[in-house]
Amino acid sequence: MALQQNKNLSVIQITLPDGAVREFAPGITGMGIAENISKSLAKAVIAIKINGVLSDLSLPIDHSASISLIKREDDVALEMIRHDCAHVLAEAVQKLFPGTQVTIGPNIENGFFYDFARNEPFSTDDFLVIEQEMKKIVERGSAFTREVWDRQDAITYFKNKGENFKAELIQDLPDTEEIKIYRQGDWLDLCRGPHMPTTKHVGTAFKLMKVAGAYWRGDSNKAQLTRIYGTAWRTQAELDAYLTQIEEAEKRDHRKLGKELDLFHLQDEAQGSVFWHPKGYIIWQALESYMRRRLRHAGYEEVKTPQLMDARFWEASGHWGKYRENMFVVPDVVPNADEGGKVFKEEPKHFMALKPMNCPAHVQIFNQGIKSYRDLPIRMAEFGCCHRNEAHGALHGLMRVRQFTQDDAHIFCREDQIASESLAFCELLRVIYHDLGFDQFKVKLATRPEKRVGTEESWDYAENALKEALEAAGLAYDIAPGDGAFYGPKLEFHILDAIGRSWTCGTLQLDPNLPERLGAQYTGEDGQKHRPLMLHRAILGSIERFIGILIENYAGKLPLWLSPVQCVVATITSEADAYAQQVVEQLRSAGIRAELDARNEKINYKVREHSLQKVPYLWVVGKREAEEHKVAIRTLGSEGQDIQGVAEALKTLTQAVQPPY
RNA sequence: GCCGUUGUAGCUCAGGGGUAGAGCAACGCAUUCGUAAUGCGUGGGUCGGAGGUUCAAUUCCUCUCAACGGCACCA
Repeated sequence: MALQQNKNLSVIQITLPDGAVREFAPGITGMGIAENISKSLAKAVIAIKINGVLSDLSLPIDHSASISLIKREDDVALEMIRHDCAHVLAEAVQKLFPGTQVTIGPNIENGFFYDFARNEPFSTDDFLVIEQEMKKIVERGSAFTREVWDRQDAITYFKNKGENFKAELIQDLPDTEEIKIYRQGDWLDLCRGPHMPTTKHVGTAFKLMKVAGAYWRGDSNKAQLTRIYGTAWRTQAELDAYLTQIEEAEKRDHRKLGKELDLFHLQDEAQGSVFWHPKGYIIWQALESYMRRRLRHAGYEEVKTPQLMDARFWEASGHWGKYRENMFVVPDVVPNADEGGKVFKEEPKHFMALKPMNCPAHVQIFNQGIKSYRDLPIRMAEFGCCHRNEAHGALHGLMRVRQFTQDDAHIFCREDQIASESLAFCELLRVIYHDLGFDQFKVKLATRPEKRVGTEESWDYAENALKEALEAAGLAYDIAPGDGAFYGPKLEFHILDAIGRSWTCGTLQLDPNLPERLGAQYTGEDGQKHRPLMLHRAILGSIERFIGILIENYAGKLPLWLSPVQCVVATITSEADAYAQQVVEQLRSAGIRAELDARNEKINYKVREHSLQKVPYLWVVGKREAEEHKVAIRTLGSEGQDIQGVAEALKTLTQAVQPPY
């Protein structure tokens, strides 16, 4: 066999995607194959997949292989355009701003970024000139040529050039990795490749989007770099479509809609804490009542615990040591009453803190009295208002705030109950997410981190329990290795916002540690004292965040049961005022959130305004309706009208406003 | 917290060294109208805050606060 292959070395067989086999001399390149097939293909091709691996067209092929030639319209081409565009960006920046060091420039969703090290950070004002330079480089059409360098030579080369970050990258590459360098004209960069044939292939449908600070290797203790984000597409039409799509997404922004629909506001004096307006708070209450019904049915008991607790308490829970920088700490002294004087006459010695979490307080309730194994599991729920001293730069509308309310609960249970409790939780979560319109969410299983407590066996058991729960509940998941809490693994349930950012909403965390620290125990069947385990769990996560997500996902057009105003009765003439008033009263008596619009305005004006306010139903009444005891129903999102008798319409609407549970 | 951008009327935004302007909203008057903006009129701003340069600062400079986009951190 080996002998025969050797004999045939002068010919290799290339299998094309359609199954056709062509023979070539070893060393043939992707471009050579393309040229052999047709001239037009050679013109269009930008890369090759050899046995499924994306490679440069210039790479010689020494063995028989299945190949496919990649053209600009293939999906993978977009990845290459973006990656090559990042190289073009880097060259442009180094040319325009000598002394700038390059670091890394990976692709991301819809584009790419490149991190640069430069004493003076870039500004968006620099974009125009950089983009112009990039266009020149594209126009120049330099071939991307691939070279393999000796590791030490490469390190020396980059160090001599003052490219310390690149040198560090090369140094850290695994020994098995070849050091590949790609040239484009006079400029070169360390790169895994592959690349398209020339810079011209990048095209001109690219745009620099924003600058941001970023840290070298994602570590805030390391050097501050400047990151330039860009996007690149096959055609100008695709780029335009993408930019339009971003604009459309911005219209769904909950901060914008929150203002337009008069739901809530934020202001400087209480940054990170929400002022809920009447309409916004209706959403909150509807959501909370719904959750309360769900939780009660699922065997939870609701509690309420203190906001402010002594530092001693937080020392015992471990928060004082591990979490203090995220807490709001309050001196436990009577402040000085002298106007204009010091806030405190003496340096405060005793402190209290606003709770950042509900768990330690729940353990206190558990600890009252004696618990038997028969009492377990205990599912203790609280719509707990927590404060966390978040970094200023982290705050973001309703999504990331300093005061938030969790639909929190802690399940105290025995180890043998973890699996069934986790499964029940996953099922409850899925049902609730479905009710709220989220059939698409991502689940992550965060496994044991490097710094952790507990035995390997207990981690094995806990991770498996969570995994089995997910599988039994039929939930697909990704593993986030090492992302678990130090005390136990966790599940994270993520939902995307309008701009595609992923937010953790639900969570399930296994914690054998806190019961230990706070001395929770129960009497077992054997008459001995045992430690319960604790499951920390939330479904919405934070009510603030979840409402933000709801607003964005529905673009403000909330389901009827969550709509702040469910029906507006609008008059056409003042002759219908008395009748309209009557109709509104009937709606309100039926428990429907209804308002009267009897303003002296044209019906067009009212229709427009209530449509923009996303009111689900508009009941229009004029002289005719008043005489016939009817209403003309206009449904949000449709243009027609449906004329019905009041009694009938009322009956239908009363049913429609019912919450899903 | 770090980097960049922004901050002008209730909202959306224009302007710019000689103390401000539009549309919408508000208010008043007229209009009573049939499914996405009726007309006319009136009022409204220490131009985010503090300091500096200048004869003069909302405009230029410095500092500061906040928001926005990322990074880091996290529900």
